[in-house]
Amino acid sequence: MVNTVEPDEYLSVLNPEQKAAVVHDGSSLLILAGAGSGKTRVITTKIAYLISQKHVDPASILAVTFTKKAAKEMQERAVALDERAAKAQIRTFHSFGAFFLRLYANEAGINGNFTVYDDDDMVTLVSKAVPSLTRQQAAQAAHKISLAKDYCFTPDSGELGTIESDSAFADIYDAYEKRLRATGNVDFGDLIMLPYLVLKNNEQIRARLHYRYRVIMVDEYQDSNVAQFLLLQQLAGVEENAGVYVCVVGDDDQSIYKFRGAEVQNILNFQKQFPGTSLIRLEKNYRSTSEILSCADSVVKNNDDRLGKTLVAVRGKGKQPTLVFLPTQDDETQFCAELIQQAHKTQKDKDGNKVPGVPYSDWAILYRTNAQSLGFETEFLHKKIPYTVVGSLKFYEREEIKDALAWLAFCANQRDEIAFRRIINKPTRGIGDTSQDKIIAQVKEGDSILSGCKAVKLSKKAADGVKQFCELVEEFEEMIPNVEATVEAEQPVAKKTADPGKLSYFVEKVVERAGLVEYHKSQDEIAGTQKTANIQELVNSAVLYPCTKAGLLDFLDHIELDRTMENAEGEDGEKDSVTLITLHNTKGLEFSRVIITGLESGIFPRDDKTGEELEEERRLFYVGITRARDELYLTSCGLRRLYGSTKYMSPSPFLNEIGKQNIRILGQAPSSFSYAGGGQTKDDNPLAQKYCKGASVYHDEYGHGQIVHTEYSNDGEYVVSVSFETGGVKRFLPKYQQKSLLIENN
DNA sequence: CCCGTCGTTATTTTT
DNA sequence: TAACGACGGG
Repeated sequence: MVNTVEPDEYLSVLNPEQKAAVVHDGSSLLILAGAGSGKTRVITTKIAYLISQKHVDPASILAVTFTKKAAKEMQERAVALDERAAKAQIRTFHSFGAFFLRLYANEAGINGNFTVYDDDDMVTLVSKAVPSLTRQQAAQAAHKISLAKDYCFTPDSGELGTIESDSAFADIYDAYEKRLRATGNVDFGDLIMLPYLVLKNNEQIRARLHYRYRVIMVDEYQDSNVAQFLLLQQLAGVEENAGVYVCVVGDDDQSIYKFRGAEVQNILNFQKQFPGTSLIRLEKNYRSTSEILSCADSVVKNNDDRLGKTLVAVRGKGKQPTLVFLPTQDDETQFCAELIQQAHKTQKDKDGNKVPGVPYSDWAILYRTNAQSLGFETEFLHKKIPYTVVGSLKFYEREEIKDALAWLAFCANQRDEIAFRRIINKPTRGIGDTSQDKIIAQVKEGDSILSGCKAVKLSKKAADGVKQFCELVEEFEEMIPNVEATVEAEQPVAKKTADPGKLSYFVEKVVERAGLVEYHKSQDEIAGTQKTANIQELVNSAVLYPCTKAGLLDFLDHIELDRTMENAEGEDGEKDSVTLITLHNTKGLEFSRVIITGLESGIFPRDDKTGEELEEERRLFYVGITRARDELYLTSCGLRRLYGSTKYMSPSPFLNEIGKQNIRILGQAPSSFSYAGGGQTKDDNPLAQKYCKGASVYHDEYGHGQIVHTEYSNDGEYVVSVSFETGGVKRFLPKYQQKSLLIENN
């Protein structure tokens, strides 16, 4: 028996809706899967079920996700259910695109050896294609070009105006495309757009693909863009009734990437675009307590543009979420630090038994912008709370890594202008910008840049440098056999990076001989960085690939397409630390305890957000809330340092949307907050609890009185106003006057 | 070529 | 405020 788990067994753990989704057949299927409703389980089970019960050939199943991580997890879980799932194509959209383009490079008008340019490279290429642009204009144009490709708009497309009204843009886009095609490489947008165009224009290839892929599943469909929809449509062969089974899974309430071209309408209109679609809702939430869930629901129901669903908590009621109003952002970081530290201590329950403290790793601090992590980092460092910042500076965009990758990319494709410019003069070989331009100008269409190096006339110094460079390239060339490209190359497992059969051997030689190691080693010594270690990490990761051209391309694909690669010290995944993370980055994650910070108007949501965009911000808030399993805290500050000056902040409008019964409030709510003065307000500040509104006091100078008002001053001090029997109201700072202002017990 | 200084500019970012 | 990029002097 091949199965790792019996179908009866894996089906029996599903609830009725999940099971219905797994066994569904005969038409397209839209699964609306709420947060924490077990959607990955459904997809993976469906894959196993199709293979074992419906006798679908695993290789004819194509499952696409958006992140490498998601693809990996899906693959692993499917294989755990049925090991034949290892033969299924479980990939990211982009890696599928890359795979497709290597097969049909000719039809797409590109080089089969292409590598993928990232956003940075795009900017460089735009400024080379249109030198009159400033760097900033180039960056803007590059961004618009990506966006255009997200909609499959070509430079001559009439609809380009919806992206940019300036007619000059089409020319910039066109110039960029010509320059890009000359390199033989592609950008991220091409990985979707080109396959779409090939399929659309080539009936034969389309038919071949329809024959090959009988089942297509898409995860996180709410985040797909128009180009991805168009590609899916071609693969599914909707128009020609190709009989391909399409199943998409997503949650319209969790669509948070509109700004990057994601189109919620894809999921909202799926039933129209794929006629006869069945709809299954997964509304049982296995993650959060019902208190947290109803809090989330009270927020997201304020959105108009949604299919609508109501999550039901399977777990118990749990603890009510807490909203904390704090005077300043420093109080916010302190509050979080103390909350976490307090919980971390070993505590005693009511019977006096020791209860282990809450591990740091149970906690996540969520914020809207990366910059907000700074305050928490400072405070945590000070209080010695271990933390991990997720996603701020990424491995792949580090200078040294980009350098090494550029060398590798150039070895793979010697028409790669961007890579060439990056490596030719690093370390210095006396070849400046002008010499580089001259070399490029010498290259005839379709030729290697090396031919330009040989044809060009330069000064003695530059010519020597170029010669040196060419020799290096030729040396590397000999090291890497051009074995027939097996696109789906098996990845042999090995440990030794020094094995000449492994790509790591090649990578190590390249970074060494090209002078990169030496170059960055000196940088490390000056700046105390760990660039050399990062390069070593890159070498290590190449051990999984064979030392061939195909292996190199495969490696570059995986690096280029995997932006979530951990940094060098990230090996110890076990480290007990608090997670600091942007709201966007939390998608797909969950934590026992979540603190969503900076809930202030202007920060979250940003104040330029209205209409659809405001709804997206609200969904982002919803995503944040639904990450929490057990406890949820929301913090909002009255005062925040912003762009140099200190600003008064008012609470996020989203806070007013939370049902009163769904939240417990601590701290002094500003008057602009609708619950303010509702009498429900509590404050965890011990002073505020002692000197609360209505308390009778005795002052040694003014006599008996009553506290009629409490507030926090601008600098965060707790202030009480006391009305004395003798008449007159005085204000005090209890912090300094605990001795002279006494609380009277009746 | 490297370093300092000045000025500019502040989202989110699966691939 | 702070961080980063551009530019100019040594």
